[in-house]
Amino acid sequence: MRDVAQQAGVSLKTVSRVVNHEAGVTPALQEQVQAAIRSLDYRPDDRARALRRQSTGSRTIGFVPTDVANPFFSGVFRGLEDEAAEQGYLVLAGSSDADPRREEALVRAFVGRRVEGLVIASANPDLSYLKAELEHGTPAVFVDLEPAETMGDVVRSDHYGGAALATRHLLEYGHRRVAYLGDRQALFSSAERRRAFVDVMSARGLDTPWIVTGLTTPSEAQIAAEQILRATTRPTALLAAQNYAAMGAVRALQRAGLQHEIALVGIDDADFAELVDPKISVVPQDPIELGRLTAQCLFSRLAAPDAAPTQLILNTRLIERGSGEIPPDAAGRA
Amino acid sequence: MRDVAQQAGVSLKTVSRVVNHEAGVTPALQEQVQAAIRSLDYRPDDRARALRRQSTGSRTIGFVPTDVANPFFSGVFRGLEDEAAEQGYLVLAGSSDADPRREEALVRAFVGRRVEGLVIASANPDLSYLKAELEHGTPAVFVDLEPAETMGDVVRSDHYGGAALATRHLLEYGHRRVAYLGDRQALFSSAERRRAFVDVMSARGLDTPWIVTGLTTPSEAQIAAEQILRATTRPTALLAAQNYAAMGAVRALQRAGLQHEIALVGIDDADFAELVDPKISVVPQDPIELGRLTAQCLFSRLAAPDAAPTQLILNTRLIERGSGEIPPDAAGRA
DNA sequence: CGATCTGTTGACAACGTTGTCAGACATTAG
DNA sequence: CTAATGTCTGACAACGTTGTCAACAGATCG
Repeated sequence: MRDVAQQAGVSLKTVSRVVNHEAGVTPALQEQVQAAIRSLDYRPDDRARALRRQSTGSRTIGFVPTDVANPFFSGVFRGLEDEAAEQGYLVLAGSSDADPRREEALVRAFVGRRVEGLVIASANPDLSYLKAELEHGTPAVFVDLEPAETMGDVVRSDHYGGAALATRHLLEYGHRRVAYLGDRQALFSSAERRRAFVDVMSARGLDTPWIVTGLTTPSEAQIAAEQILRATTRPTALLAAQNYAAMGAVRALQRAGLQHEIALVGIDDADFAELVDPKISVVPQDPIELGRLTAQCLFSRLAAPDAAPTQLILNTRLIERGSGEIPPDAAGRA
Repeated sequence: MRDVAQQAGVSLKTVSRVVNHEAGVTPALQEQVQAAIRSLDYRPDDRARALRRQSTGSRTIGFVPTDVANPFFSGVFRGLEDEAAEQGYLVLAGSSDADPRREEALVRAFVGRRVEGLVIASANPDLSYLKAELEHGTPAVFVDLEPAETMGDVVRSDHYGGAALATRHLLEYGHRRVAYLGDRQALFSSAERRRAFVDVMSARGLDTPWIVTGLTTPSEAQIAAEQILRATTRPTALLAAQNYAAMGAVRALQRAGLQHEIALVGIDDADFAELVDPKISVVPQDPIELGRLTAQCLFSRLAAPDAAPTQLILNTRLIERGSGEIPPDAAGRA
């Protein structure tokens, strides 16, 4: 900027005025400064700008999912980003891989860069260190998890309700022996879904001998499902609580040739759900919408830092596509 | 920081020394300063730090894909991020939606925040404005596209080779009537693939009456495929040049009941490729690896700003899964 | 004992920008 | 013609941090 001022033969302040379109600069001078800016390829430094102005922050928010490449989180990211772009904000993102140390490192790096807000969608965060950051003045919105103490706003789907819906759907079609395939219990959404499954099953007086959790990849889920299907007494329906679990379940059913005999309901939608035979009935989430709402929530918080914490819980629905409507005696009938 | 210094009863410089673990501070004073830091929840401001130190930049890179939620780009993002994290860098990302104005706005915002490097994976970028940014000192690596003039390093898959491989594969199985479904020609990868298809077909003296491009969603691709399949003279094989095109093709084939009679090869792998019947033969890309290589390329460039531009082109292979090995007379035989 | 060295600490300027305020000049009113 | 008013411009400090250098203390040496 100094160079621009010199080349245009004006003071720093005048350049600043031109850059910020402030009123009160002679058109002649404006043009002179603009010419100097063009000739020197000058780009204002937003960091220095934000440092000086106390009114404007970094216009950046930080996003901490477990994995940006996971379709659910990349959808949330897109929603966040769309909403942020409208406000002139940019999004910094980093994957935690559900590792608390990595998560803390990311949050520290974000706070060091003075993001104006955090969106945490990682595994249950270590609240002790986060608390310090939040009190330091960086607000956070939690996506898809439930901090033990309410330390910020929460936006998530109704995981309990969704899983209960899926379970009841299978029971209504007459199933009594239902297996559950799910991810690590450390994930809030996972724990909620399992809880709902167990609650609904036991409310009907049904046993739950086929519960497998801790499945983090399609292959793990496939192996687990194959093991369940090989047993002499096997379930007549599967509830796959995540999309990776559903992928594994589909592969296992196909390899066993049971895809038309054993019912399957998935939670979270996926590209393949409409392409396989039978099509997979699911309780979908809308990650992009979730991201949009999260961003809106964060911007409200920025506008009113001292408002009471918000909880936004999205309702769920079930899409019948075929796999979830197979009756328990399909094998007998066929 | 001023508050910390005051509370610890030392000068600003001493606090700075403690924060940066510089040698030459009495242990007693160190402890005193650390205590003040803890009690005040002090967090150093990396922006001010980078402003003052000329040696250290913002430790941030900017990523401009068309859509962060697209599985290909979110994979690239993940690869970038992994590599960047090892170097202590963070990634700012924004979707351009293939809109040149949005793309330019993103690049401007990134440069304003003084990212140390750009990764451009958007539709063919407007080189005029980018050139100014690059000359201004922000290096860029282009992923999956080919700037008309070489203005930076390029990392991409061998799209031409991949599509040629896929086309030849179908011809080797005896197909003579092959349809091509692809995305907008404005995308470099898309144009390359189409060019390869036409080249290989005409080298064998074959006509190419079924070429549809500009398909950006699975539904569009499905409609296009259905139209092709309804014609009296129809192709015996489909080449789906993107994963959305493959999704649409699979749906169309399934609805027509032709999935075992008409061959299909996809370019880019997808979750569903191994779950549908028949499984889809593909020429995959490895987006995460692409991202890693891109980041490595960018860091090399940062280390040697004046080195000659690099072109890194990854070889491709074909995975046979069934759909691509259906012979042209499958319908007759059945 | 004074001179020199070593190690610790702080005062000050600077990074690139903007807020504050005062100065220069032209215009208008009395 | 003077005074008051308004318009445009620039000098300076400040944002939070670190590089430079000088000041000071204690230790070592001749």
